[in-house]
Amino acid sequence: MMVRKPKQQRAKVTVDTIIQAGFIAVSQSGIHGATTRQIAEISGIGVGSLYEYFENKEAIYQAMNQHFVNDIVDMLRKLTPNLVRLNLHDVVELLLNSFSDLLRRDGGIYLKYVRYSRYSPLIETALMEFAMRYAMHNPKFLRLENMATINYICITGGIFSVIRHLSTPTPNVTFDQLLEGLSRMTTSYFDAEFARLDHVEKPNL
Amino acid sequence: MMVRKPKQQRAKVTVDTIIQAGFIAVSQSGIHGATTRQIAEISGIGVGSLYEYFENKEAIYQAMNQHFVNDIVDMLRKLTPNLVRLNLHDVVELLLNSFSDLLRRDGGIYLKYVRYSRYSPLIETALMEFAMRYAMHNPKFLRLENMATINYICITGGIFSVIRHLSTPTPNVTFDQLLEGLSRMTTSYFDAEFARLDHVEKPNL
Amino acid sequence: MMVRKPKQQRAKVTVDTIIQAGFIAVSQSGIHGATTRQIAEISGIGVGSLYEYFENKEAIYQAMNQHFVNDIVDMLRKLTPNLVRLNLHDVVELLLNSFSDLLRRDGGIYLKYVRYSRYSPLIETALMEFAMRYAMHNPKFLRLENMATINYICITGGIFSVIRHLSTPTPNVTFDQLLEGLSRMTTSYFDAEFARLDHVEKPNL
Amino acid sequence: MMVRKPKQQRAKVTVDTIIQAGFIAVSQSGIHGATTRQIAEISGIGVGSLYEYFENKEAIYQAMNQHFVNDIVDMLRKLTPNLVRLNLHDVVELLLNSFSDLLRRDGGIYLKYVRYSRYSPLIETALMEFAMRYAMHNPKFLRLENMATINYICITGGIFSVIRHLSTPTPNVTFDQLLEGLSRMTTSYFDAEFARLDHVEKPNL
DNA sequence: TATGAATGAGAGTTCATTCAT
DNA sequence: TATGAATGAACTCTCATTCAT
Repeated sequence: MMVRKPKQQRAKVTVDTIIQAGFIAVSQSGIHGATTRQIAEISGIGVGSLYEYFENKEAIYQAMNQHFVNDIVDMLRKLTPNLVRLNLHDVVELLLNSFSDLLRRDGGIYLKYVRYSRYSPLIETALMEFAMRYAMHNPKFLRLENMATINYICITGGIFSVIRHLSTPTPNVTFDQLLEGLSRMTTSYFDAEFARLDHVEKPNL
Repeated sequence: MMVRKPKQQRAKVTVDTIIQAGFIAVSQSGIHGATTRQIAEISGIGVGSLYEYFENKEAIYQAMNQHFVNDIVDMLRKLTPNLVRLNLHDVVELLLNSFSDLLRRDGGIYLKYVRYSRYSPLIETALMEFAMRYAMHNPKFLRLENMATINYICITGGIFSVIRHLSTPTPNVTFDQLLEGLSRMTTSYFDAEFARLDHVEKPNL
Repeated sequence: MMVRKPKQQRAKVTVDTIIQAGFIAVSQSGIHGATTRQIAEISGIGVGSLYEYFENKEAIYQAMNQHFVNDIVDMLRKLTPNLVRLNLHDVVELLLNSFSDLLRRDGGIYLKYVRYSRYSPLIETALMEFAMRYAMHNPKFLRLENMATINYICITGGIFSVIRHLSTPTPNVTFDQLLEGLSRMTTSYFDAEFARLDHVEKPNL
Repeated sequence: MMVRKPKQQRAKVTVDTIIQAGFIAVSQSGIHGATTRQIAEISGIGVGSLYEYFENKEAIYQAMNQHFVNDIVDMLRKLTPNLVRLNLHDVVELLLNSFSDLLRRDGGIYLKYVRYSRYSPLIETALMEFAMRYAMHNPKFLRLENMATINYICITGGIFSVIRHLSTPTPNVTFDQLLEGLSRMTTSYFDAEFARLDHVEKPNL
């Protein structure tokens, strides 16, 4: 809901500056502690100028969410060519490590933000898309009929475990332990589903 | 916290009414959209009366959280005697079904609320306590050294998957599928860890 | 002002208790920091009961002022027989010492109160009345035609100097110095007026 | 104190307007009857704007007091060169006349205000400084050892008598009578102290 | 285009007063 | 008679939004 399309380069830069400032403000003061004044100050522009680029505060938050989702989707896109060649264990590890890096970059502004953000369906879509690509490179996965459920569980479980872990000041499990655990969980889950498949398909062998 | 101790039955009821109104208000307007006036209105009392029972708005939110956590912990306590006698698959199923029921009761006010609440360490503690009791009834679990990590993953994964599912208007996986999936995930994960344990302990057999 | 005439002894006692509590509350919280709740609490009675004896908060303050003024006037009445026999220097000293004692009794609740109270015309009247009595015992004062002005200055100056001094945490003049000063000021002022009188009456002597 | 430094002329004017409105509000409703809305209304600005210039209501009151004290001190500074050349009688007269003018200007808003203001130590300091300058121009005063006490009495007595007189609707002494009285009181007091000094210094002459 | 002073609705909170018990 | 829970008007203060410059 941009008031004015930022055709010029300068305008585009300003918009990005505001969005970045938004993340910083939210990470400093929480999503409802952050004020437009604060965002303007961090941006280095006047409060009034905020409204040249965004209709209102909510629009800034929407743009922030967009930005966040785009970053995740981009990351996923760039990773995909490598990921499809890896086994499940390494996929989970690389994926969650990358996700963790994303959340912690720039002083962890995304991490603070993510607690307030709604889990976007766009991320869902992107992950599903990736899962399809992976299955196409590793056709045995296509045999699983309950892929949707398995994905749902592994993706949700993986993402929230990582977010919660990074948000906990003194977790009693290390991040490496968590990652190894999630990798094992995923592989064993899939293995079990494959085994069940075999058992069903070839019951009398 | 409480300005006045609700000694009388009447006062106790009023306090509960306010807390309930708090959940309704939050579910209607979000945690920072909810106002003291709104809570008072829903409670059917005057604004001033709110402050007869609570020091400030924050104290209401704290009492709400307390209430929520107590409900979960109570549920867990009551379930424990039955749960310890069940196999892992059924434990997960019963636990998450009960959790789901809790979140959806009273028109799902807990479900709306839970998005804004912080995952309480008291819930964590209660779940860990349960895990210990279960392991004592099923001693083979005591052999697993990485119980902490496994618990972390299964608990976080289970809870957040259920919350997210209940919060999604039109999920593309049914709740029963989710539950069956989480049960399988948990059992297969534990089985894999046991297998790994056997492999390590008896490498040359 | 009183809602109900306190005919019974018990009621009279309660009224006094409330007034005392009022002074304590004001000395603790200032005149607009003091609340009806606070006064009720200090009185040891319920808030509602306050309104059995006083129409509203303002009425309590009025009664307090009345009480304060009465105490001063009573003090003055009791002192008068002795005072009229003393010379001016000792009159000032005894008067202000007694006034100071009154302000400081009961932990100085009157002293805190007096900062907020309005200088009552009743005190004025009482002091004027005393001045008249003194003049009748010491007829030479009757010759002064500008007695009103002199009284005004000496009384105002004396009272406010003492109040201000008692209210100053670390005054750079001792109370005894102040009293001696005020006594001298008064005597010298009167002496000068008498001298002026003589000079006018007997210009050529 | 000030949230924003009034660099621009416009802002400076607004700050002054608010302070003036504060005096008017206090003179209308008393210091705790005056509200931020009232001050804003009198200023002709919005409530929010108040907080652009002052951190809170208390800050406005502090600025008001500052303003008042500054006006008195300025008056005293400007008067000093003339005052030091006058005799005591005329000093008192000019000083108190000027003080009276200050209190009564702008419809007497200072006069109403002064009842609620605390007697500032800055005024004290300024008066003491003046007393020193006067003594240096009139060295005989330096011989008095109890100058502190005498000043205390004459200053307090003078100031409070004038304030009280101006605040009394129908005083039974005219202002001119009061001023003449205070002048005589001061001169006779000082004369008496000088006489005492001579008597002590030259006892056997 | 960019600004930030000005705005005022609305937030949380207080407290003199009432009235059912 | 005595109570204190309940009340709501009114307080101080905030902040998203506007608009004259």
